[in-house]
Amino acid sequence: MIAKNDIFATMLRDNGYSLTKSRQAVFTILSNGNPLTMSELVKLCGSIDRASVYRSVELFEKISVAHRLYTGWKYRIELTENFDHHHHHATCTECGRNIVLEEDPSFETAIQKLANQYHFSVTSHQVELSGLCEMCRQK
Amino acid sequence: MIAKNDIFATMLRDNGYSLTKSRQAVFTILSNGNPLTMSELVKLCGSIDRASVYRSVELFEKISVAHRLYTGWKYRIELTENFDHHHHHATCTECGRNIVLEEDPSFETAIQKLANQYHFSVTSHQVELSGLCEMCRQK
DNA sequence: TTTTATGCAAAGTTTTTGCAGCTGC
DNA sequence: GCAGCTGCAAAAACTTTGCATAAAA
Repeated sequence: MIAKNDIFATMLRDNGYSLTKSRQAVFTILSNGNPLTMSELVKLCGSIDRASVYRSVELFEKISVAHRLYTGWKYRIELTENFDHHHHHATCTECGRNIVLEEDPSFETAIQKLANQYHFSVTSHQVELSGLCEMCRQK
Repeated sequence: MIAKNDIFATMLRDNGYSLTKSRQAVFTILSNGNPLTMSELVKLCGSIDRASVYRSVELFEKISVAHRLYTGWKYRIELTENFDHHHHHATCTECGRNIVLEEDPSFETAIQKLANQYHFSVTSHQVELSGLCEMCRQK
């Protein structure tokens, strides 16, 4: 917990940005929970102005503190793998459940291999599955 | 070309929807080109009302004629693999170029394998890479 | 002190909705 | 002819911007 905050502070400093109250608040909210939509995040930020929340998220994306996640309809914001294990998501179309797929080295290798075929140098990637979760399959 | 339209018509009918002028137009525009953002699509649709374009796309997603693609900042609409080879995308963060990654059986297998580990039954998936394309790497 | 970030307020975009009238089957 | 669509117009939701003030370094 404390460690995450230190990483965050360092990432800001290293990129020449200051650690302010609102950035800290947005980060804290993101760090204790699931990926959030912008409106959820704005709501949770309480008295912090919408514009500041947007600006913080924009900055977080630029310096790789957070990224957008497109699972389902609206996008959601989630901290990057600098703060959590790298993973992907599977969304159940039946019950809406969101399953975290932990990193699998052989899968990550497959992605690199695919990119190499196109001489593309991958800096980040997103994989989103949709289908039926174990419980819903049994119905 | 004609075949695609037939598939489209059938998909509408099978789901109990009628083949109207505006749905046909939206489909035609999507079928001859790259994935489009909503505003591009609305513009290309000319005299068709924005609301109808949105409604068509919503319907297309429901009956799997088209799907949203999250490559880069805004989402784009693209016909599903019912009309085109299954593929993925890589977006260059430098020049914005969008590279189509043709289906690779071993990669698709890797996805299935990953899903199986979670007893998840995949009906569709999206993979989006971002990084540098061949040209931009050389700069 | 000087630079950088915030809040506020306003404008710009994007998306959704209700409803009267038109169309496809 | 009737159910289902569309266009229109308006509202709601989401996102961005300019600028004066406040907070960080």
